[in-house]
Amino acid sequence: MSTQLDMAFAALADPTRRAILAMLLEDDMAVTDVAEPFDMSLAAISKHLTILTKAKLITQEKRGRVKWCKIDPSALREASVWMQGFGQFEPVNLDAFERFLEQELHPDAP
Amino acid sequence: MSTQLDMAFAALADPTRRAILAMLLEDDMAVTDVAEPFDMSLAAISKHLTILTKAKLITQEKRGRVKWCKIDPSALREASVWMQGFGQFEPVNLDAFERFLEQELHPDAP
DNA sequence: ACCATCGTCAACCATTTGGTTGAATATGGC
DNA sequence: GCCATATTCAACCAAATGGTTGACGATGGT
Repeated sequence: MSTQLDMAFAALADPTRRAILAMLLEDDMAVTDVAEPFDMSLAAISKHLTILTKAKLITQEKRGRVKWCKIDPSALREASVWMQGFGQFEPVNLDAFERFLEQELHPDAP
Repeated sequence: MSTQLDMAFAALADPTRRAILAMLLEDDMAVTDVAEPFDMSLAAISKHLTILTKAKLITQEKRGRVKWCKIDPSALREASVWMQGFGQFEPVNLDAFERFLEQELHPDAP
């Protein structure tokens, strides 16, 4: 039972996957094009993209024979909300964070 | 060669470690007290705390025979800066993020 | 119809991860 | 000095991770 947050942070822990996200931030890309700059097999990149997709950090849509990858900020938003409670940078979204923290501490509460 | 960012995200990927951080957010704690609510050996918690320490998410200071654990937001700040570039929540610290992204894309540039 | 291209699947491998247990090492109290 | 408490160490284990290779299914171009 791995939560969305587990998957998001685990996905972000790998430098290859962060680099992929950085590339996709500039533009949507096909799998082959994502793989091109890396010194790694296409299959390996395909696995990384699957991990990013399951973590909801990207979405993939097949059009014709090419599969387009694009950033999906939904899980990142969740993770960022979780983090911002610790940082004391800017007190943004603190209400959402507190609800989230409360749920993490007491998962059985309503 | 694992970067600080790798370690921070990897540390955050584990729900036990996130729960520990949430506990430490309320107050500094000794290792034994951190371990108490978990259904897990003390040695396991000790390992988790080592991981959090190496990731610079907490600091540990031994006073007498008890080792006190406290939140250290430094690595979280770095990770949060990295993330905020993707989320488009609030445009905070975007300059820092762009420098960071640039370095991740082109590590050899000055 | 054929062939090249796009991407995944399956099997395998080495390493890391998250946990266990039991012994070992401080340190503090009496 | 002795005992309890606090924490880590070491050896081990199962499962997950990140990579490889080669075969395979789909799709598009000619």
